[in-house]
Amino acid sequence: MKFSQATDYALHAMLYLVSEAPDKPVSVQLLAEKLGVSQTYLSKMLTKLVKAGLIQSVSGVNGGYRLRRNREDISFLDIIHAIEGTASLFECSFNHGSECLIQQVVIEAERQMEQYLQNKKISELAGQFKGIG
Amino acid sequence: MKFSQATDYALHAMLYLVSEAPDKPVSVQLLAEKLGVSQTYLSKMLTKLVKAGLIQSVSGVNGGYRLRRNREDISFLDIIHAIEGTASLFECSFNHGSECLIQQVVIEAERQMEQYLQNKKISELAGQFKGIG
DNA sequence: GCTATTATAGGGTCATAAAGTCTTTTATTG
DNA sequence: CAATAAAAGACTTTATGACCCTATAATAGC
Repeated sequence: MKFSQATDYALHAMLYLVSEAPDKPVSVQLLAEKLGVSQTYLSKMLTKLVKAGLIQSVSGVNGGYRLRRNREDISFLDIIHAIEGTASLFECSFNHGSECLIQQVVIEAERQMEQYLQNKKISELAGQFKGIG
Repeated sequence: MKFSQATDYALHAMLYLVSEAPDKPVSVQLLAEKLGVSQTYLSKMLTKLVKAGLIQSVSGVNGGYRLRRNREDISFLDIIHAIEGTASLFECSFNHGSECLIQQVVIEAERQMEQYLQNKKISELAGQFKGIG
């Protein structure tokens, strides 16, 4: 089990938006160039971030993507959930009655991780942001 | 990203060993029957648990698997690491200088989860164990 | 020492998901 | 209406998960 590369891209793209361009829309083209990844692939992740309500898209000339929410409100967990989905990391495959004790433990562990990621805002890193390369 | 089903099986197999058979070796055949999974598949996980030093294998007649370590010492994390490996869940794919700030955050989050899983021993559930089915 | 039993190792298969490309459609500005 | 930009969908390729099957090695009991 691993976080997908897509999540990695999305986190870096969001860090760029929060750090460098809080207001003006940034095109996929520019973002993809900054990150060194393909436009078409990156645009899929950006579309997910739009659907999650984290960023806003503006089509047409001078369009692109810009933050929708207050930049202080956007957590790591928001971004990760937008890309990876919100399903639990563990699902017991046996059907022993109602609740699996093992599952309860692992899900609580997962909750610990998510709590940390929810309290950590992407904007906290903006000050130290030195660009991607 | 998800925990593999193999981890699910391994956790349940270990819970069985800790609860029902701390000393006597249990064959894959019996274990697989109890869990309702195939012998050949389950045996791969058990072999991993042996290599991780959690259980001991005894081949030949009346052989099988039994705990190696003190049952109070075996944590959820031990079992998960044995099956999933110990590699980090997140690896930044960009090469910005030495350290990626994003990666540091996610790895710390992962550490939170692992700390919980390390403190949680499988033997804690043994008392409440009512069998698999 | 032979046989039955049991783990170990390795390869093969099938399905699903991740990673990435390409093309078409839709929306917007000037 | 022309240029720009996002959104959507189909497609390929590669990797991983979830299995099965067979052969080999070790051991206990006779």
